[in-house]
Amino acid sequence: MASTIQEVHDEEAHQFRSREHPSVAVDVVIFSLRERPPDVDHPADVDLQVLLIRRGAPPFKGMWAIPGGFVGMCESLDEAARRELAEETGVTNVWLEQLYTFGLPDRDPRTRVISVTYYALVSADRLSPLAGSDATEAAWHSVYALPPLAFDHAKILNYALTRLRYKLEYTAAAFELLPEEFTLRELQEAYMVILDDYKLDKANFRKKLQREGQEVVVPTGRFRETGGRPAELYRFDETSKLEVKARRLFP
Amino acid sequence: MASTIQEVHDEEAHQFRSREHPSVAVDVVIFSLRERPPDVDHPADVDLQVLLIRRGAPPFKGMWAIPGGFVGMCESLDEAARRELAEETGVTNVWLEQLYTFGLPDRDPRTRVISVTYYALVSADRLSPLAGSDATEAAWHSVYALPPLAFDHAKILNYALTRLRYKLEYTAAAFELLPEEFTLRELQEAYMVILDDYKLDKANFRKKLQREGQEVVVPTGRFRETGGRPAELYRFDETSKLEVKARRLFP
DNA sequence: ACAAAAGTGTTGAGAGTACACCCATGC
DNA sequence: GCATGGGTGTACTCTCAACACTTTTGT
Repeated sequence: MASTIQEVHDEEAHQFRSREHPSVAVDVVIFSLRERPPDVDHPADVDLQVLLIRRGAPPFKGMWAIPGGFVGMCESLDEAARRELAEETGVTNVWLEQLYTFGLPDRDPRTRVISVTYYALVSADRLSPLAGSDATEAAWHSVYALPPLAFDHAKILNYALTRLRYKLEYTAAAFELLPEEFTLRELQEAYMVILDDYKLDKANFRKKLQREGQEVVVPTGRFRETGGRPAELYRFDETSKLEVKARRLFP
Repeated sequence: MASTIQEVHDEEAHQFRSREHPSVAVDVVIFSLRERPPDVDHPADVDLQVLLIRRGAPPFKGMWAIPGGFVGMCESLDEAARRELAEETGVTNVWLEQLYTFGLPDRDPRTRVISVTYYALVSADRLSPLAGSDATEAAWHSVYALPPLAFDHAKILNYALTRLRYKLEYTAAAFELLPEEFTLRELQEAYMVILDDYKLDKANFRKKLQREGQEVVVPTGRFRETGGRPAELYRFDETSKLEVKARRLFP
């Protein structure tokens, strides 16, 4: 417990000589708001989904997993995450944030692998018809109907979902999941689907948008045809301060 | 970009054969609320401080750094963080949370070191008079008057401070920094010092404590002598739900 | 009596919520 | 006209913040 300056030096030097290092991987939870398959009964047209990869090799062969890979020696963690994201979806320039680092010694049965996880928000209109390509089995899954997942990926996904929900409550993150232009109903449905809370009041929701950050959304002149009266299209106002004046919650 | 199942397998297998792995370290930002040195002019008696270690070896020899060390092959990240914390302060069973993982390729000039950072909250009454021991130069520094720091530790510390402040706003984290029993003024000063906001209203602060989680603090019968009327001592009510009914901030 | 610090009550502005209502389009 | 969905207005409640006030101790 006690250690002199020299001992600290020795300890560090020893560590640098030692070859026993864990592997470091990045795993990226990729969220998108996609059209809900017609067989599911739900009032909303959209669904919150994640991209999963079916493992072709043991361990957990045949099970679904969050896309990821090892960190190169010369790339930053963010770069590694963006590389993985591009490899799986082809998209770049998306919203990406580090989530948590998982490091239980036995989370990978082969060797010690420490996983730095990220989550990404991709709007559906930027995705190609089917992510990636040919033989790699990648597929979108509703977060409300997930298959069993490999490793500790269920825990990771759960955590990502929790974080996404918090993020939505004090940040303009929802816009990253919507196309450039959207109707206010679409925005509201995004909130309701992600927060799994289907009882937001239309009028109050709109009033908040007007006030909160003063002009969070701005109307384009255009409209979208719907069943009834056409809905005006809005876009997110980048210039809005959006500093969500952190109201203190506690105490 | 395109990859078959076989290629994925090969890529993974290659990674496991390869010996080129980064080192993984944990660094722990240790916060405590300590008596403010008398030479600093500030209305509060307490100060938010962090424990720093003076480096005895290059690189950055002689500069101050956040305490940390390498992760053992058989310990989890949390275990490694608690081990470091115990080595530096002697305390166990403290509040500890993972912060962020820093991984720029050149953040350590020697080799690739990925740092998983944590922050800890330790109440001053649990600390021994001087942390650690003899020759290891460890010292508490006010977060409002920090020396230049080694590596990217200034960035880490900044981030830790930001997170601590957010944590305080929707969580009962402040109690981790106070002794078992405290006066309401001490609690309020803790908030004001940490949030660097010295204008909370006494009456309103107390009213919130009464309501918010319904009984966040409970009075002990005891009192503390102060300059004027004695102040009642309170303690945190562990049983209070404290689920800070997440009021939506946005939109 | 006075200073110092603990502790309380009152009030007005703004935010949140519920709910009812009007408007534009297609058939 | 009527169904469908878009888009307000109103009124009640609760929270928040400011500020003035009362109480209890030591000197």
